[in-house]
Amino acid sequence: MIENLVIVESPAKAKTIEKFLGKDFRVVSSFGHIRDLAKKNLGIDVENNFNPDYEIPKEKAKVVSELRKAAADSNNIWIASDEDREGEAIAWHLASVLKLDLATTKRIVFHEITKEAISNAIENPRLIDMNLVNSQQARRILDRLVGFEISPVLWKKVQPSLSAGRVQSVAVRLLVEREREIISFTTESAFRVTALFRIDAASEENAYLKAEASKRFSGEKEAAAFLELCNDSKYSIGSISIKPGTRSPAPPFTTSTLQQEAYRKLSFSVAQTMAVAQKLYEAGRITYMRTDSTNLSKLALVKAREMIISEFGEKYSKTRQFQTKTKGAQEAHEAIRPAYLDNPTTTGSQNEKKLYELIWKRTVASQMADAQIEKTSISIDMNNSPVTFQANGEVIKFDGFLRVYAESTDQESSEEERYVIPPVTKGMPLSYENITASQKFTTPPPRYTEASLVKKLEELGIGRPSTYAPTISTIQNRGYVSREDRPGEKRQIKIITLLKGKLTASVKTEIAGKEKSKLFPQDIGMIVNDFLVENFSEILDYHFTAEVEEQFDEIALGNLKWTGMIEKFYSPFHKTVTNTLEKKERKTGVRVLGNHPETGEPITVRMGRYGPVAQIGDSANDEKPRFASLSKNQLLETISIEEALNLFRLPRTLGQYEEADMIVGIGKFGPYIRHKSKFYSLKKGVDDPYAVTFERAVEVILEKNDSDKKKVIKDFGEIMLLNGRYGPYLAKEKLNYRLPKGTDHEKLTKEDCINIIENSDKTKKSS
DNA sequence: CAGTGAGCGAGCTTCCGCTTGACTT
Repeated sequence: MIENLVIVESPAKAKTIEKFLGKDFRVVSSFGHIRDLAKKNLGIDVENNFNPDYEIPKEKAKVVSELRKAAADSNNIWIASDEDREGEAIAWHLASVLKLDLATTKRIVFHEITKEAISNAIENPRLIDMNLVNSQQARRILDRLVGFEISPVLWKKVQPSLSAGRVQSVAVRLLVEREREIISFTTESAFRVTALFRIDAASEENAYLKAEASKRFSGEKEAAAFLELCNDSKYSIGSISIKPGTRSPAPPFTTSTLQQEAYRKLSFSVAQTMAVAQKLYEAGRITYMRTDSTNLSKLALVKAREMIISEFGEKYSKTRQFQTKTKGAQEAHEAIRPAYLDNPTTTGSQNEKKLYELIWKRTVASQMADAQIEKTSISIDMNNSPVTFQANGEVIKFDGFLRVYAESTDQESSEEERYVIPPVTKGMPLSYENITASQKFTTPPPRYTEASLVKKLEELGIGRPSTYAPTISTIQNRGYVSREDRPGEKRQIKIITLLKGKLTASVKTEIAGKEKSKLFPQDIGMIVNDFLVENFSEILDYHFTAEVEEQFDEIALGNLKWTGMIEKFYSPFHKTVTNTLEKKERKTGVRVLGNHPETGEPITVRMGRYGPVAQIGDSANDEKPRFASLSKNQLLETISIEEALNLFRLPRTLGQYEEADMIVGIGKFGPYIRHKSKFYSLKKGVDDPYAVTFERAVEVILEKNDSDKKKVIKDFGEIMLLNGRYGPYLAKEKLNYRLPKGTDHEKLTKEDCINIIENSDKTKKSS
């Protein structure tokens, strides 16, 4: 028999707390929720007050039976799930499953894992708050109703296996709408004039001022005319403004800001950030990583202060407690911080080290003094034009928190250069060294990254720290969006330079529209989004979550009955569902592009059974229509008739080689040549499948066959020793095995190979 | 691994939010 049993949500937390509580306490964990709505069916009796049908999921059976055993073995049970809506519901499910009396079961909470906070909690137990539990039930049931009633509509009207939900559908909408802004964006250009001036009276070498003209010029002619004017102008220093300013550190990390910074500074995906953070948490290096709070424990504040003073000195320290401003934040945990601030680094994998250091810096910086800066802004007047040149400089007078950490922004390159401006006085004459007018193109709004989408969702109050990463995965798994790179396109920019009284025009190329790891909506995502916006506008509204959250809050306060709230939502919603099922047409995203230039047949594109497809002709005629799949990176929404017609030029036959046809096509993995039922990839950027010749095709085939021959070093029947990109390796039944370091592959026997395979790493992926 | 596009119908898919392991090669 144990005197006291404490139940928390996370096993790592259980371990830590047990140390603080001593011998009379045993701490176990529930591993999150232990019960949920029935997996199959709706799991809600809509006819009967929305009575929920809860069950213990199969994978939770073991945890629950262990909890039951522990509970039977204890005199006192304390439920210490997190202090938020979900935590309260977990407490209630635990009480129900363990058959505890709600009138006496002790519910305790703490927001930080410190001895003080935990002792405090034990001294002040309360009862389970049924209002809070009911607000969670309302949340859970609403999400189930939305997801499980709308998804089947999509299966019927769009495609099987699709999904819709309060969170994911809005995430997709954000991406689709942004994509359409980009599609409809028209690029414009203007000439930006920058100059390098030299102070006439100055003796020093570096008495230069970089400045930009206060006006941009729409065309080349206007820009050149201005430069002519510049050549004749006399320059002098106009106004000088020196303003002191401060910069303050960003608050400590929450889940969302950690994901954003890890993406910007370390190029981690959202899922990767969470996986690495989980490792650090389990190793006791950082506090809990799924949090919406910027709060630091008192203990951490004191430790940070001590550490900063001893490391950097008194004037670098400034203790700050940040207010969490995020909409709907529940603040059940601390901000994400190092468990021990004394350790600026940690052990572990490279990624763990990098992420830890990021967290350490951000946390420490948040407790440091503001940086003091001095901004200098100077205008340079022309004697023959109202246009002025502006020079901006910035000097850091005191670095403060910048000594350890500066937050990054999403803007890839900031145009403003910060540098020290040489001393000047009003009226000082200057002359130009060179003046350049360069064409600048406007850029469309940026595509979302995983991290910037999380940021946007958080701003809208949609989703929770524990679901950001899974939501991003879901919308990719459903095929609604895809994370991709784009090489961008070359574009010419015109440049006019004024140097020593002479104007020279030149052309430079730049890459525009280059993308790295951005989220691109796919056709199916756009079709589903349009269907949902058309038929379920209420749920797709960006404010829907915020509005229902207000009602959940009212339920939590006891001012609103959860069943009434759900009823009010459900009856019109369910009518919309049945109405949509009965009356609405299937949605295929069909577009008529025009008619075939020779035969006059209609040309259309739409979502087919196997993806986006172009079609010539229709089944109304006797002729069978012809089909061709759209290629990757083409959208139903933007494909032109020429591009569509082009798709039908493949596959084409190049002629016969060794008495078999050579056929060129584009498959899932790019352009290929098929010959004697073998496939030969065409090299990206080298061979154009539309233009490739007979001779070149033969060359590709011979090259491949030749390298295949060299590939096999030894053939032991089912085991082969092959030559790969990274050197020799073993292959057996479609699985590859690395040779141990220092193996001389020339001397390997069949027995050696069998040994290597048997002793190889068991955690190897099996595909 | 590189193609598929008629229609029918069985049986399946699906939500959000808590939390981490792991049936066997």
